[in-house]
Amino acid sequence: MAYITKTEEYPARQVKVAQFAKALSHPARIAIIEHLHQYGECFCGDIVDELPLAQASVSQHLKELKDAGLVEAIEMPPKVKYRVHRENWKIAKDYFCHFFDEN
Amino acid sequence: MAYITKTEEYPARQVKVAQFAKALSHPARIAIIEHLHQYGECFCGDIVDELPLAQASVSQHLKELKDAGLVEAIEMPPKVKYRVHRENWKIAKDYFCHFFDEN
DNA sequence: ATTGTTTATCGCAAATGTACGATAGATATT
DNA sequence: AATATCTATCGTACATTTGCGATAAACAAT
Repeated sequence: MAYITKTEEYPARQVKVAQFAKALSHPARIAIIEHLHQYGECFCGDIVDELPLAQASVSQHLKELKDAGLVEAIEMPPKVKYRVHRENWKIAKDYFCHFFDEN
Repeated sequence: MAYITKTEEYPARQVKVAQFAKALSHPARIAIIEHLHQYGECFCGDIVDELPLAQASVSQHLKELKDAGLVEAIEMPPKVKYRVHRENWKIAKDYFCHFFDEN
């Protein structure tokens, strides 16, 4: 209990960078982001067809990207269209550019 | 067994980006990198003093950064000096810049 | 030789991540 | 109303990560 990461003990900026990095820390999620960028937007099913994963797993990865703010979902029942969340993508980009440039 | 991530099913570049992202996916490791950049190089003990973690945990995070190639260790018994691995840092930076710029 | 200093590693516990099948919910189509 | 399609979520299994104390290893200082 006492040893779980206490994010409040780190500067908010460091926590943010780490959070974005975590969202990008799986090849499937990199692949999803790149696919979305390439095609602008696409249905969940399209991504399932692209990846070597079951539908449930893809859905889970999409949720993580969505929770991190990097992706947004547009309901088009019964389908769901996904695309990169532009503003947040810019924010993430700025965090990483700053992190790598200062360093 | 059948469900662990098969990195060979993803393009090498996507795997690389994900690996670097993983190495940067914890605030302590972001803090370590920034501290090393700020001070050029420093002893393990200096980093232990900076972070809200036990010595064993810091050592573990340093190992992960070292395994990812982002950091290198210089033995100065009984101390160990750490610094950012410049070439690999550049490589990581290029991966991320490319990833964010293309996207 | 003994002691102190520094860091890596071992062993453990708890939390989190990854993957899947099954199923539920929502809405089109028939 | 019944059926088909699509996606999210539940439950489960196993792997990995995170954290710590204890200890080992390597050397310096006494």
